[in-house]
Order: sequence, then structure tokens, then C-alpha cells
Amino acid sequence: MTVTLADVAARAQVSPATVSRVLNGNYPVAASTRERVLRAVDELDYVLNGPASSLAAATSDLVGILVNDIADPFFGIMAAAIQSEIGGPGGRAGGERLGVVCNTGGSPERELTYLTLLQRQRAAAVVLTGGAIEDATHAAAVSAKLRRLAEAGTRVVLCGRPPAPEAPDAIALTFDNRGGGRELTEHLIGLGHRRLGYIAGPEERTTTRHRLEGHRAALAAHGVEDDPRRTVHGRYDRRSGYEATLELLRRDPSLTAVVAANDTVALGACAALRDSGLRIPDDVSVAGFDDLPFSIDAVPALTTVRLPLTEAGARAGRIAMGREEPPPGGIATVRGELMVRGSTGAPRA
Amino acid sequence: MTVTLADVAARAQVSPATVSRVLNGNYPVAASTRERVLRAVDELDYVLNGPASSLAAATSDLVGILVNDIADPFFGIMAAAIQSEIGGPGGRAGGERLGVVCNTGGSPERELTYLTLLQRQRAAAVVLTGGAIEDATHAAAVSAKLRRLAEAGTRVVLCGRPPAPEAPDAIALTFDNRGGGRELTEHLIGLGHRRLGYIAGPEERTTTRHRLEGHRAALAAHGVEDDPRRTVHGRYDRRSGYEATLELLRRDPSLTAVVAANDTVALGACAALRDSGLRIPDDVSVAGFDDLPFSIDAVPALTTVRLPLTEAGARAGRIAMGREEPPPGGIATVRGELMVRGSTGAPRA
DNA sequence: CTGTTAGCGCTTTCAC
DNA sequence: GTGAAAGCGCTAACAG
Repeated sequence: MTVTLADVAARAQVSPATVSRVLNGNYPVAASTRERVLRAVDELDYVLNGPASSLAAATSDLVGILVNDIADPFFGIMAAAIQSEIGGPGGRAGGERLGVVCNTGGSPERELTYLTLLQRQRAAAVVLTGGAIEDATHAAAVSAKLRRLAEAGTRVVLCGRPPAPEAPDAIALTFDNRGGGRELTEHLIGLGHRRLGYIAGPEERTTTRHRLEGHRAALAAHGVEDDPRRTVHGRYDRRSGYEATLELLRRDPSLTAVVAANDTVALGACAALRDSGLRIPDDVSVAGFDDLPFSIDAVPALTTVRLPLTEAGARAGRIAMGREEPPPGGIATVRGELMVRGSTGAPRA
Repeated sequence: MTVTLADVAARAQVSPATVSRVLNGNYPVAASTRERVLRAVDELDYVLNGPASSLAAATSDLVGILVNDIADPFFGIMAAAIQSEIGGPGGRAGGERLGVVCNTGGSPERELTYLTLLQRQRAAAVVLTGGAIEDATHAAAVSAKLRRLAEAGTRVVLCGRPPAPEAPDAIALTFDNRGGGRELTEHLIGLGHRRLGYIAGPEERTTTRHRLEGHRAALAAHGVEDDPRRTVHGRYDRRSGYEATLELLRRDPSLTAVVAANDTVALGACAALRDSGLRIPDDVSVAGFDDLPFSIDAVPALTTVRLPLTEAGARAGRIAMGREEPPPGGIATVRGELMVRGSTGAPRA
């Protein structure tokens, strides 16, 4: 019924081994033989059986990319960059790898499930993107999985995620969220702001914590009071930014600036300010983080910290494919760049 | 070295067959036996070998989701919805399916490559999202692949893509792009606009063509002149919208409205208008398509056509998993909803 | 450069 | 309800 490699071999009048060699292209085969085999493949419309091939070879061409929220361009952009380096020749069978993105939705269980599934498939590599969850139990479970994956020969790369101390084999490309957060708040302080609201992301997330730490470091360094009532936690979405801003305004109507956990949240903050009759930046300045494509189209354009998502993703992809040397020590910090635009200005008198 | 099912069997003092039955849960096994097996699995930290399992069972737990551009929230949102219905129990081994998204980047070759890779993996189902490429050769190749996949037992679902006539087994959930496009332009005509620029997507794409056809149908129905110089093609991105708008303005500075292929393009159009010193909607109205989350935050908020991406994706996912009846005839049309907001208004006098 | 020979680890009849 | 045995389709030594 289904065409197998043996059928191709019979038709091409060679042994199955030869067909395999032609298909994998990793072994010398006479040009004429190769041609004959390829013709047979074509004529029979043969498709390699992936599972059989992976079983025999004890490894597969699958490369998994884990993201927290695929609907968020932050992850979409990284995923696209990573995947672009994974497709194309370099794999085993037929010279193609299957780069696939898995959406954990930020759920620890799903993250672990995907990791298990990928482990089950004997994935060639796994790339985990974005902030990690800071629950100790979960972190330990993930680290254990990563270690096991690495032991089984799966390359593990973290992109935009801090290194996992217990998974020493994992290469990490970390974003300098702390530094970026600090720079951003210093920019605001430099403009004269002293009462800054901060909309943080979900608690128990490394990204959230690091950005907030940067913000606080800036306040501390410049002797600006850090009133805990000026910080609100929420999700990484627009709605959350909207509501948090209203809440911050309620707590302190004299705020002159709002720093958001990311650009999406900042957009929600802008909407809330507008709906409250406040002008940006005349009444209140707003800043985001990430510099997603739409941020420049906000009105006024958003001041933010640009993260080189595409470059970092591409690099992570190449490292995962073994096409680029890992950074020394297995860890590299990727810095953000402050983008000053129209949404921030001097505070009202 | 690696733990196999036989190891688990030995430890639990049962046969490999029994372990397999426990793991797949699709066969009666005594409760006490099951427990013993599960304990052994745990103690040995056993992970099923996916390829071996798929080889023996002649099917896998992989479900592929093809998208044109994962960095575009349009696809991200659909992919997230589809994937959310795929994870969870229902698969074979261990009751989990691996829903993975594959980014074709809009390239015909990569689309075909992914399809082949998925076929090679004996995927349980494949969901293709978004507009199709209208090249006859490519369309035929895709249709052939889809037919072959269906023959091999892979469920094929199209989500937001028109049905492929040559792949009759594929279930199609199509967006009514033509109707939405028409409604949008009629809204503008109703406001009094007569000189409308249209920024179309890339040529040779069903989505592009259908939206444009809707626009033209509206013009024709209301006796508005359809000057071909008022239509420009570009990519589905912001930059393209920016440049196209400048070009349209150059060709006809008296334009009173710009209809964009989608919201992202519309954002670029807004930026170009602003940079040209034109007010929205006082000087020029702007409309988009899709109603992505950021569209409501544009200033002014974008008039657009809302597509139920999440609902459609979830439904496609359920159909792919065999958890929902396909629509009668295998084809369902999903309608959009006109969202009138601040970016459109009456033309200047 | 090519063929022969063993499995890879699991599922699944078929018996008991 | 459980075990024994026969592959699933391919790859990878090892010869030649």
C-alpha cells in the first residue's frame, strides 16, 4: 500500500542501504546510481517514513521552539527569526529540519508537557524563549528536563531567558532587562519626573522582576522616593495596562509618568490616560519596553527600549543548529537600546 | 543507557505489552497492574520513544499548523486558538498531542516543504491558515499533497483559506473577505467619499484578491468611478502601507479616503498621512481589515472589519481533532463584522 | 562505491 | 486480563 524504501530499492535495482545513502546525502554514491534512485523515488512518489528513520538513527529532525504567547508579536518575531535559521538543509533525512513552535500560553504545565513531548520525539534541539516562571518547584522540574534533554543529545538554547543554574548545558542568550529598565527610568528622571507609576508584568516572572529591579535601581540611584503604591502588577496585555493606569491614577492623581512592563501594556496605558482627559506627554509621559513594530505608530510615538528580537532569535537558531559557536561560558547578555520618542517629555510645571 | 519500555516491564514484572497498554490507556488492564507499571515508569523516569511508537502504530501525535507569517498577530492569534484545542488528552501515547506551528513566511517552497515534512512524520492532522497563493502550479502541488495526506489518514483543515477544489477531503473554514471588503467600502461611500485609494496586499494571494474584489464591487454598485491608478499593491506590513499611501497621494492629492489591505498596513497609512500633514479623518479617512488588538489604540481608533480569529481557529482545531462535526459540505464561510470607529468620517467639503 | 545483516523501541494480533 | 512473537521502515556497522 504505502511505498517503502525497499520498493524504491527494488525499482532502482540497488540495495535499501544505497537508497538510504542517496536520500541522506551523507555518503559517497556514484552519480549514475544516485540518479537512478532519485528517478525511482520520483516515479513511486516516495516519502521517507520519519518515525522509522528517527528510530533507526536515534535522533530526529524536529527542533522545538517554546514561546509563552504566540499571539504576542514579541514572541512571534523571535520565533520567526529562530525558525528561519532552522529550516533549510543541514538536517538528516532529505536535508530538511522541521522547526516547530509550541505555545505554552505561559502555563508551567504546558511548558513541561511540551518539553516531554519534544523529548519523546528525540528532538534535535529545543529553544526556550522569553521570561521564565520563578516558582522554585517548576524551575527545578524544567531544569531537570533540560538536563535530561541535553544528556540525550538534544541541544538546548535559551533565548531572552536567564540561564538556568541547574541546567548547565543550556546555552543562554539573555536580554538585559534590568539595564534597559534602569536606563528608561533614568531617562524619565533626567527629564525631571519624580512621581512615576510602574505597571509591572505578572509576578513570578523573571522578565517582570528584572525590569522592575532596573526601574527601582534608577530611582534609588537618583534619590527618588520609591512608593510601593506606585507599582501595580498585571498581565502583559493592553487591557491590563488600561486598568492598571486607572488604578495608579486613582492612587496618585499627581503622577507625571507611567512606565509600562512592555509596549502592549503601554498602549493600554495611553488609552486610559486619553480616556481620563490627560495629554501625552504634556500631562503624563508614557514609556514601554521591547519596541515592537506598532510602537512607532502610537500617537505620540512610544519611548521604549528596543530589544534586538530578530537578531537574537537568529543567533539562537544558529547556535541550536550548531552553525555558530556558543558564547564563551555559554552565556551572552543582549542589551537593549533606549529609543526616545514623543511619548515622554518634561513633567508639567 | 536510555530507559526503554522493556526496562519498565522488567521492573514492574509484567510484559512489555502490558506496559504499552497501560501507557496508551486504550485497553483493559487490572488496576493493581496499572499502578505497578505507573510506579515503575516514575521510578525509572521513563519517557516513551515517540518515533518507535509512531512507527509501530503507523501514525503520530503531531499536528501541524501552517501560517504565512508568525510575526503577524493575525496568524499568531489564530495559531494560539488552534493549538489550544490540540493540546490535552485525545492523542495516542500518553494522551497528549503535539500541536506545532510552522512558519512558511509566505514562501510556496517552504509551504510545500513543511507539508512534506509533516507527511513524513505521519502527522495526525494539518491545519493551513490564511490566504493561499494563486499560482496555478503551486496550487496544484499543494492540492496534490493535501490529497495524499488525506489518503494517508491525516485530517486536513483550512482555516481562513478558501477551499481547494482539487483537495476535496479538506475541510475549509473560509473568511468572507469579499463581503467584508465590500461592506467597508460601502461604509465609506455612504459617508460621501468618491475618491478612495486602495492599498492591496501582495498579488497572487486569495486574501488580497477577495478583499479587493469586495472593494470594487462596492464601487461598482454605487456608481463610483474605479480608477486603476487609485489601487496600489504591497506587502502586508506597515512599511508597505506607508509607502503606498505616499504613492497614492502623489498620484491623486485629492483622495479623501484610504482603504488598506489590513490593519497593519492601515497603521502605516496613518503614519504617512500624518507625516504629510493630513488629519485623520478630517482630511483623509482610513480603514483597515482584521481588527487586530492594537487597532483600537490607533489615534484615532481604526475603522476596520473584525474577523473572529480566535473562534475560527478554535473551531478549526476541534475539527482537526475530530471533536467537532465538520460543516455540511465541508465548507463554512465565516463572516466579518464592520467596526466603525474614529478613523473614518465624512470627506472634507 | 555497494550489499548484507542486525537491530532501533514499540504496538498488536493471537493465544492462553 | 496478560504474555509471546512478529514485525513497522529505516539506518549503520561491517564486509567486500
